Amino acid sequence: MSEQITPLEQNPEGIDFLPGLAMDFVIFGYHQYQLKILLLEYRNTDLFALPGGFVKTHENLNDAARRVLAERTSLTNIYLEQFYTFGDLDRYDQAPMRTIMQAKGLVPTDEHWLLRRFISVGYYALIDFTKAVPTPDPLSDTCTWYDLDNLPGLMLDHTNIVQKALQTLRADLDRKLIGYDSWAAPLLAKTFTMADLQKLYETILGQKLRRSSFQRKMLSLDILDRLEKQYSGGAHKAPYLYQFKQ
Amino acid sequence: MSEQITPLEQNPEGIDFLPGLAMDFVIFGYHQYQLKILLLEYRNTDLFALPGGFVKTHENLNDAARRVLAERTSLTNIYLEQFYTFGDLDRYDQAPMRTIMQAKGLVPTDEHWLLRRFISVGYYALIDFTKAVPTPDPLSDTCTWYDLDNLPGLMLDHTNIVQKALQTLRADLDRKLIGYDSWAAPLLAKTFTMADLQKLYETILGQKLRRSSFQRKMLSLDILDRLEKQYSGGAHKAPYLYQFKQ
DNA sequence: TTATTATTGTCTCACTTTGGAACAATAATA
DNA sequence: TATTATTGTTCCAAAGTGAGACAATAATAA
Repeated sequence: MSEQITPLEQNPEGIDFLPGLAMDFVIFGYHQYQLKILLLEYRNTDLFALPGGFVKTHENLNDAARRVLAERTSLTNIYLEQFYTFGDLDRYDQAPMRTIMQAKGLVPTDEHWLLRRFISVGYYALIDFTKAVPTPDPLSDTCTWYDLDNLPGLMLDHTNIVQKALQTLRADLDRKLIGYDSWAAPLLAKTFTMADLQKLYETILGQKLRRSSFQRKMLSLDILDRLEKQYSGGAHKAPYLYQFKQ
Repeated sequence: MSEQITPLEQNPEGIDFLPGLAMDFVIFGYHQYQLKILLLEYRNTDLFALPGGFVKTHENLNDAARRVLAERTSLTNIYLEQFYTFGDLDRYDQAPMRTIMQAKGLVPTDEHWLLRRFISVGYYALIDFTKAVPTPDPLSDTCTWYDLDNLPGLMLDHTNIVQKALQTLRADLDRKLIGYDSWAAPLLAKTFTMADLQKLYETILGQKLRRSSFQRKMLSLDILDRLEKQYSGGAHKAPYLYQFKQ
């Protein structure tokens, strides 16, 4: 984890970064049937924003995404997908960034690189929100999980970015039923019941699924190992535990 | 169609454009069961490349894409989708651009903006190649259709970009069975037979489809109006003609 | 005029997938 | 011992798909 970036105060030109290019992250956090996303808040401004970042001049775009993601969450090896690049002019509004900079004691000179127009590459990630250590960036004061269906108003076009990310995540889930270990495994305990897995799907898709069909489909995919039963303490039959194969 | 861009020779800094940001276009051309893509060639260099372009400082990203597409093909109102943004460092190789600039009589100074690193937003388009007027850009000498399964070697990572575009187009075709008038209609005559429509699908997907299943599915979608029969001159039953509803 | 040929529109049948309910099994509790 | 909630599985009807069959029919050949 390298934080070798020149501090903002000493870097009025943004010289370490590719100019005019940003990344915005929709970091979905799942745990126990809850889906949240990570937002930054700027103190004394009432402004909320998606975590974002910039690309260093000698860094691959996707590596930059992983670096920033690690800075905000302390996590590496995360399921991460690029989903759209946002470049409308109407997302170029200096007002909120001026407010943020002033609240931070920075001087928003007209030429400051943070006030220029940015094209932003959107990424979404999916992690277990209990495993992350949310960390504000140099401009923000808090970095917190918010319930997806109860988000505060967001800066600029960030609400739109969240919508598109969610849409893409759900579509990806439907078809790319591949690579479970890369995305689903980190969101569940090492062993889990079929109900746990189904709830994970239902939470992400935002809709109920049929129990028998879900079980049939999952078992037919040949990705699960069935283990011993789980004596859970509930007044009912004990479910089997599963884990992902290999 | 505005070509208000300062000519390359007088614009060594690329001042009209967002720095470091490019677009690459995979323009699929269909006609009569053939699928081609549009490539630029640079004379005396043996270099082939995808059409590309830059974003003006006061232009929406997607508007820039439509502008460049119109410049290369003379077509507006085209089916156009953004599919991925490419930002690896290994696509930053000055050699081919130096060759191209020298062949054009330009001086590739070390500071020339065209020799800097670019992040590139990839778009794909789908048009009838008989309706386009391919037009080279200021750096290239020819702009020509090439059979998709017989492409020359391409500059930098452009072969990779084509692969990803084709993958996305095919996946989009499978699910977004919606909005036929926006993409399929411009590729067919005003009226067409079921065989014409099936061949269009087969050509794009690169595989045969079952005739009876295809007919059944298309009719069930309720997007076609059946017209009179077509007496085609072939030694067989005359097929019905169809057109897209509304 | 008649037979031949290629293609079309539709149908059939087997097979698979899915939705939805039913049912016995069973771990805890009353 | 009866009750309760949940589980694993089965069943059946409905819907969808793959593969082939078949009659209809324009043009051509005999």
